[in-house]
Amino acid sequence: MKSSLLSSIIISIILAIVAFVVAPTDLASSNLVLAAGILIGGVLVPLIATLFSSGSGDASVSLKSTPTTLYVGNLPYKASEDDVKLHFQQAGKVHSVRLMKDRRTGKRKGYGFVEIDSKAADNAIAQLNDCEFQDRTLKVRLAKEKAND
DNA sequence: GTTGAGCGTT
Repeated sequence: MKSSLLSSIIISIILAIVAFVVAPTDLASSNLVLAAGILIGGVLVPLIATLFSSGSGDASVSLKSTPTTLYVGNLPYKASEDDVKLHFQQAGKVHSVRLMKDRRTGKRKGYGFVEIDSKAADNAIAQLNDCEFQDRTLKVRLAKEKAND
């Protein structure tokens, strides 16, 4: 959203400059065209940006479905996020997988969080909890925080 | 390159 506002300002300046160059030598017309350029850049661009945001918007994600965050423990260090996602996709639609890693070295801590559809969350816990995954037994539970009823 | 209970990131 900030980028849209920044784009509007930039477009406004560009339109103002273009209008100033294209404008006739009359000072009155130049000022009018200059103002029109700024006005168009400040109104038209945000309007188009709003229309595009409504089409491919990001707010529809939280309205379309209700992802539930699951805590996954006892993860093998060799397992990647894609492996965990593929493993959880057999129980339902996986929205995102986040494996926690040390901020200094970047090595995995051995646990993470999986956002899965609420309709498949119970199925995922029932099917994947205490289940063998890459020579390790996974622990799948509801996350303590950021979980919705 | 190692290890093994736990609930986290802009």
